Amino acid sequence: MESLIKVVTSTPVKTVQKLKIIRMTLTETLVTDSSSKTRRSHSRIQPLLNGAAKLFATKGYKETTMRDIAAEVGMLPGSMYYHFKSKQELLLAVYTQAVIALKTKLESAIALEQDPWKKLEIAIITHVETILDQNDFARIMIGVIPEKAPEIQQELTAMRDSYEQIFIDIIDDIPLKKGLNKTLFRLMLLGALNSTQIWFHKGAFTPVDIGHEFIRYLKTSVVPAEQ
Amino acid sequence: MESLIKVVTSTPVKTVQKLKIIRMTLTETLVTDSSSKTRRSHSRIQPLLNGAAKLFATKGYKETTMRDIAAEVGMLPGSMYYHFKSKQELLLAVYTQAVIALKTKLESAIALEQDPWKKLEIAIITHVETILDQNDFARIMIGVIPEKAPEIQQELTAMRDSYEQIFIDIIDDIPLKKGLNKTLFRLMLLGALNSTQIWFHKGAFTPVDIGHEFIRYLKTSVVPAEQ
DNA sequence: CACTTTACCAAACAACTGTTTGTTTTTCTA
DNA sequence: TAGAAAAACAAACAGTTGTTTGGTAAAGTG
Repeated sequence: MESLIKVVTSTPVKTVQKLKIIRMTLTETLVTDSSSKTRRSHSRIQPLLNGAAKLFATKGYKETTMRDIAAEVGMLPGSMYYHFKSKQELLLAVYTQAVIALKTKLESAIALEQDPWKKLEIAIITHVETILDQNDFARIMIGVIPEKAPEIQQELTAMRDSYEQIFIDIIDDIPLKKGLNKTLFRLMLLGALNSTQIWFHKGAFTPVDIGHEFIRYLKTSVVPAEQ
Repeated sequence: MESLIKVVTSTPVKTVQKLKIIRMTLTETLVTDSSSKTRRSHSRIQPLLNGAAKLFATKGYKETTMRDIAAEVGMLPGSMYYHFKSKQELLLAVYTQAVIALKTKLESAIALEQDPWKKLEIAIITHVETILDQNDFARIMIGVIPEKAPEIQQELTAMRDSYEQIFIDIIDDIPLKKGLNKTLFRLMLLGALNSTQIWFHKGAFTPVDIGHEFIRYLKTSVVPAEQ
């Protein structure tokens, strides 16, 4: 997971081009990284992304200033513009890395399981665990609303969709009652899962608790047996 | 609903004091509005609240500037400070009005119903309809995250809680399976309902569809009958 | 070793932010 | 109708925002 990301993000090409590459690896298939001369590797791009992720996740995109991020990584504000040409591109890079990491984690978590219901259960728990586990990158994908960055809104939405596609595929394999709308089912489920980030606080429930209960509500009736 | 609000908000007292009164009517019981000399009634406080509500709901709190709101209601930025001493107080007033309106609407919707499940169903549909019906005030209570306005965060959260209390009470009367955690049940439900605001777009489903389906997923099992 | 590239600093810029001030117009009241 | 209160205007302020610019030390390369 980490290594995968590093290969992509630390490519020493211009920022704009670099982001295009990330996008390609995500949406398309592969990229012929011809400029793989492995130059500077101890750059501060990753610390910068980490710092930005932390602040974006905690305070929100708009609420985080470039000066905040610069201070977080021990850098002057202007220096960041050597690596990223704008705040939006920085968000795009962070968001991209987040989606890649989450997809990788989720896919490897469900890979071994065959039973579709078990698969969904594992996916739910993994998802909840990830977004609740103080993982800055995970919190971003849930918390940052693409509309807040109009110029890259499409890219962000497309990436988030590519993550949700995993859930679409899982639910597609589940036998559900006739006439049950699978889209609505998924939207309800993900809405419930993502909202955990708002009300969750350690102590009351664990992510596993939440995952188990949620799936129980859906899989079995919440109504007690008649009479 | 409208009249209730007007009585409170158009009271010609200083803004700070006025907001206190609103808060009292919400959290406490009643207020002895001794200064009810019915002075200025055609003030522009309500248009101001409406404009602010519209922009806060559409663009977000932080993304909306005082100049935006001023332009929306045809006023100069500084003029607003005669009515509200700060942006946060303006949000507080809008949020307060929103909660009052939503609570009133929801309470009167479920008042006639006796059966707890029917009550929940009506509450769900009413809630979804309200937040999807382009109602600016409703969208604010869901979309504006209290943390974004630190100085009034407590007040906002308290008000939202007072709304959710209605759902707590309804669910409390519902007989659910043994060992089923009602808090988690409610959080899941409200999380799912509120997320509709993100993905809903006219055409695919109606609020009533969504309400019916969601309650169906929970009330009955989504798994088809065995064999 | 010269030299090109990389990475950063220091300082500023222009636009925008919420808010304040003093003044003027409008509205209500006696 | 005169005076007081209410409401809005006009203009600015001080701080913050994302970003740009020109310079400079360090690292990689021939």
